[in-house]
Amino acid sequence: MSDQSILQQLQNKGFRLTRPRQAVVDVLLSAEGWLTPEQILEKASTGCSSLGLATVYRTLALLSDESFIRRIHFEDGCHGYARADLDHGHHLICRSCHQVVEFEGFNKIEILIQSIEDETGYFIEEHLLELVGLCSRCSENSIDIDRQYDKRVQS
Amino acid sequence: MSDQSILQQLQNKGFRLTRPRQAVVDVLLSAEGWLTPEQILEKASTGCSSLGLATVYRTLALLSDESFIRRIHFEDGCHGYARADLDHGHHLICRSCHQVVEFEGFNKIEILIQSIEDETGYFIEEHLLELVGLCSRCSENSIDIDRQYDKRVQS
DNA sequence: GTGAATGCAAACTATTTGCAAAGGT
DNA sequence: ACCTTTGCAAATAGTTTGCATTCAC
Repeated sequence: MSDQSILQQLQNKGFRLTRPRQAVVDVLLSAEGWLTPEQILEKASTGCSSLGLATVYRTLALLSDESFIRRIHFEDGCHGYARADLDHGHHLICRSCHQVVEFEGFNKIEILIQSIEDETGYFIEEHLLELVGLCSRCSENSIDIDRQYDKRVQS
Repeated sequence: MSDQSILQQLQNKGFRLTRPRQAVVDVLLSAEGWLTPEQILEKASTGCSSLGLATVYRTLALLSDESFIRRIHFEDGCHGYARADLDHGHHLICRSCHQVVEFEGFNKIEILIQSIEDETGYFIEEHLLELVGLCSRCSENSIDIDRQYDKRVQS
């Protein structure tokens, strides 16, 4: 999904096409992986120097509501945002370089969920599956070269 | 795992057996589902009237480090805690009554992860799988009778 | 021109920390 | 007695909100 397409779709829904929104969308689409709101602010400031953090949050909420991006949850409660290219919500996240892959295997998960419903009698409404590890490049190279990219160290 | 057993194990590791810890462990073990730190404070105050929220958080961190309880993540960023009876981390959570089931299906997930590793070249270090829905009782009864139990409404 | 969106600062929520006092061993 | 743990209050981090101004339509 292109930059233009997202902005266009927003406009069609009656949202205004503003510079802050363009800048945020642009940053998220050109990123290879996930970014924190702070990182998005920093990068998007290039395209919109007056940009404030509140607007970043408001734009993220809008994009997320409209399913153009997805929020990523981490064990320590921290959050990131990445674009949602595929229409399901499973992330494979590289701890080292922040690359995010939305992986295939959807069907397998649907089957798994079906069998859990059968076993337990639950009616399952949502599922959240996130996998964190190292992508092949980072696990080949001596792993933690890019460790400064880790969110805890970045701050 | 009993109340005594957890407290005993903590003591064996050199942690002191205090009234606040007893109260928190007691509340978590007698709960059927997950609780927020605030709820834990409220309930545990019965057994330890001087209890403060900071101590609840410190005790939760301890119990969680020692794997006696597990933190539960929600889409909106809110957190709950529930006991970890089984030694894997998959939760099936009822939106209505807060019941938490740690479900079987471990092997299937391991197999799924293995196949994702093969497909993508990732080395997967952690996985987070949470399912939210309605338990059989809540989906039979007219569903949202207990909606006031929802965390957003509780506050 | 009109209402939506922005930017700032202040508010708010969840959580953590410093420190003196209390309590377990 | 010693050192861990506690409780309070203050600090912090992440996020949201009020409001006057700006901007897209």
